[in-house]
Amino acid sequence: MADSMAEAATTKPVRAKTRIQQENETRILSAALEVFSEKGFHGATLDRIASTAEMSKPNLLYYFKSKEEIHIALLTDLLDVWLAPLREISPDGEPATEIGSYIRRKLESSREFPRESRLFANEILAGAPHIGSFLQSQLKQLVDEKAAILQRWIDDGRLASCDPRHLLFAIWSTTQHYSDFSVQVRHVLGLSPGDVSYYDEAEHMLETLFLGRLVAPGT
Amino acid sequence: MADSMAEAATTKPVRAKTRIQQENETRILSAALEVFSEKGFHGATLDRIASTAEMSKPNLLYYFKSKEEIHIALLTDLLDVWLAPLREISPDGEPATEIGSYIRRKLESSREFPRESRLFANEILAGAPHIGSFLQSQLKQLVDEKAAILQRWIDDGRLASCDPRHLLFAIWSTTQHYSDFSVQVRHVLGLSPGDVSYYDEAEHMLETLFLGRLVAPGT
DNA sequence: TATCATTTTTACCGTTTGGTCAAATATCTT
DNA sequence: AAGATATTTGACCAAACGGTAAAAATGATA
Repeated sequence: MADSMAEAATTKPVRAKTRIQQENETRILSAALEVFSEKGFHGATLDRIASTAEMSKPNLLYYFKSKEEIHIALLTDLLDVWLAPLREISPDGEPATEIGSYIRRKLESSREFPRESRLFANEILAGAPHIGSFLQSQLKQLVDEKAAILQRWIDDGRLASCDPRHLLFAIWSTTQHYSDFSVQVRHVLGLSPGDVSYYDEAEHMLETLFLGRLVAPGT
Repeated sequence: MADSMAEAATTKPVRAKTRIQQENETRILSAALEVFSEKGFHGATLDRIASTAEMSKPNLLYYFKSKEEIHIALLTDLLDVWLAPLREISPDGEPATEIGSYIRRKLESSREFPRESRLFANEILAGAPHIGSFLQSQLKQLVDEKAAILQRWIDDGRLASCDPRHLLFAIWSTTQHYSDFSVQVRHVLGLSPGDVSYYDEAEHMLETLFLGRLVAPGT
């Protein structure tokens, strides 16, 4: 209703954010990311998030109206990070180059933002209650667009015949596995809790898998 | 201490299980699997599990002492299912055949037991608090054994040079993706909530990926 | 420094949740 | 049928949880 101006001056005050406000909001979001990614939405408590942010619970709720609002804020921020590597795929590059660097970007994202990746994984596992509509609209649209590029490469005989969307699924799952299932990876490899030295091996494996020939022709 | 006979008659009564006991325990475990796999450990409530099992909460707690005990019972049952496909890999078969059927078994397991797969995924994401020791011992041991077989194939030039354990990771992640992230898969493909018709495409994709050559040699 | 808005804290509330207890009921055995 | 055992239930509890209200403290501003 009313006017759709960006600054509806009279109806909504919308004061500019204070220095303290900005500091505390980032502190809260950082703490919440830590706790949510480790415990999941239901396993996380406001008390835990507050103490991680070194803040009282009512004070935390002064900045975010509810637990769910924090969660949604985190997921919203996350989506851009998640999509970024995919956006960069260009129709003008060589298939092997483009796919190779996409895998490297995705893997790097997995290494650099493991908490974000786990937050995302938790959300999807729970049935995507908060970002379901995003998956249906934005993600689907971008995937359709990029899948069309891959399909063109297939039609031109520059890429093996396969369903491009399932190729993307394979890249997502293999790269995210190293952050989402890092505990399993470490246990199987016999590494210490904090050790992430397996990423180099992972990169080599995924390049061999996606760009090379895995099974020798003679067999 | 004492004797290590299977039936320590005097010390522990350990009555044989009643018909009702067996029926109710399976009803409870089935209901708990449904709820845990959908909501995660913390998101699941005993009331919900009880009502799914069509049983009062105190009655449910008559068969299992705590929520955690139910969860552990489920995970314990799950482990055999999870390991089964891997056990079958034989050193005597052809690499392509063995890997191909392993993928098919894993994918079939993903399709047939999506709830078990999600339960497992939730547990790992949460840091494997209940089955960490299993991962370190049993799983690691089996992986080491099977990785040695793959390594022999590599040494014999029948399989491309790669880290066998990471090859297994890739198979696990890609196959489980279709159950654990089924919501995302469906949204991207534009399918209805219950639709699992993508499994055939998935199988084709994974065979191409793991057994074929993805990127055409000319590029 | 006086004023006002922002920020923080203390104390508290209603609900949900995992779990208990004792009594009631059903089932099995003899 | 009687007695013993196994099962089920309703009432209840303490703790944890998400969230609120209002006063106190702090910071900005003139």
